[in-house]
Amino acid sequence: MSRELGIFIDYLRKRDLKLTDQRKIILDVFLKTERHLSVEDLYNIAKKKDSSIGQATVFRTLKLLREADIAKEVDLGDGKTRYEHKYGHEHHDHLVCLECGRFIETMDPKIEKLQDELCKKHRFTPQRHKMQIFGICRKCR
Amino acid sequence: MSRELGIFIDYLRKRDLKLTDQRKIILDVFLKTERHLSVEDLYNIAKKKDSSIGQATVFRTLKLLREADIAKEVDLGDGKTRYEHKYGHEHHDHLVCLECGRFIETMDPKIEKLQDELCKKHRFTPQRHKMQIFGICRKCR
DNA sequence: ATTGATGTTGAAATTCAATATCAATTAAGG
DNA sequence: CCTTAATTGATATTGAATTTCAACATCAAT
Repeated sequence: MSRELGIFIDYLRKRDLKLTDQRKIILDVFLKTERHLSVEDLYNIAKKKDSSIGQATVFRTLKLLREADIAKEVDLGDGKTRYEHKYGHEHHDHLVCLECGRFIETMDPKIEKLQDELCKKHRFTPQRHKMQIFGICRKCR
Repeated sequence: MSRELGIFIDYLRKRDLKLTDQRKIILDVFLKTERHLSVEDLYNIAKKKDSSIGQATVFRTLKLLREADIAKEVDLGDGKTRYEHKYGHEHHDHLVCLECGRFIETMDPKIEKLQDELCKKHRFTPQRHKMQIFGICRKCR
């Protein structure tokens, strides 16, 4: 059993929710795919394992995974929300290529520190942040 | 005539587009409002000046204002796109309060510099970036 | 095994922002 | 003016995300 499944079970139990087959399949597909999946992507893959799974369930389950801190919403500027693994992954930001759509995950502790200071200066209590730099990646130049 | 209107006229002429009454009204309303307006907000205000203006025109005009570098898209996390003044305004980031929805505009040149260095490290050519910190503002604590 | 309370599901309907369509209108240069 | 191409508003449409709802599953207490 993956660590994430354990977390999910704990989360569900705490909220008196149930671990269903569908939820297990969706979590499984999510964890096995390293790409940043949209709900539609995930739905299509999950359907192959169990053709009866509906989109709504995928939406609902991703919401739960988000609340359980297993998944994280990513907005890469195209209309649809994508999800990435959160558990066991450090916080990071994205450099998004406007040409090919690929992105680089990156993190600079110095920036993070300055962000904290910036918040302190404004007496603002930060909870989370989003930083994306859009441009052209090395390969596309 | 505002500086922005001049820029808009130049932009339109360059693209063989026309300066219509509707476009003038929408630009005017946009410039006179310091809040970060959604299309719907702007539509409601503009309708008071000319009740025949349609939503589609507001959408279309904002797209033009964006292309003319007069307006800038802002995504504050609620579903809808908002717009802020761009011409004559320095680049800045947002601290968004999750409680009251208000935001602080802020900028730290040290962060900007580190962002550039980060890009250089990845041989990434930045074009624009988005940085938002979500949390609780001073007043809401 | 049965019950009942409660959570879950998929299909379909709905919401909501954003975009596309189209016939009628209008700006702008000649 | 007059022509031409852009523009308009009403309306339909898209597409992601959410809600609805009746049928179904789960599970602890019988």
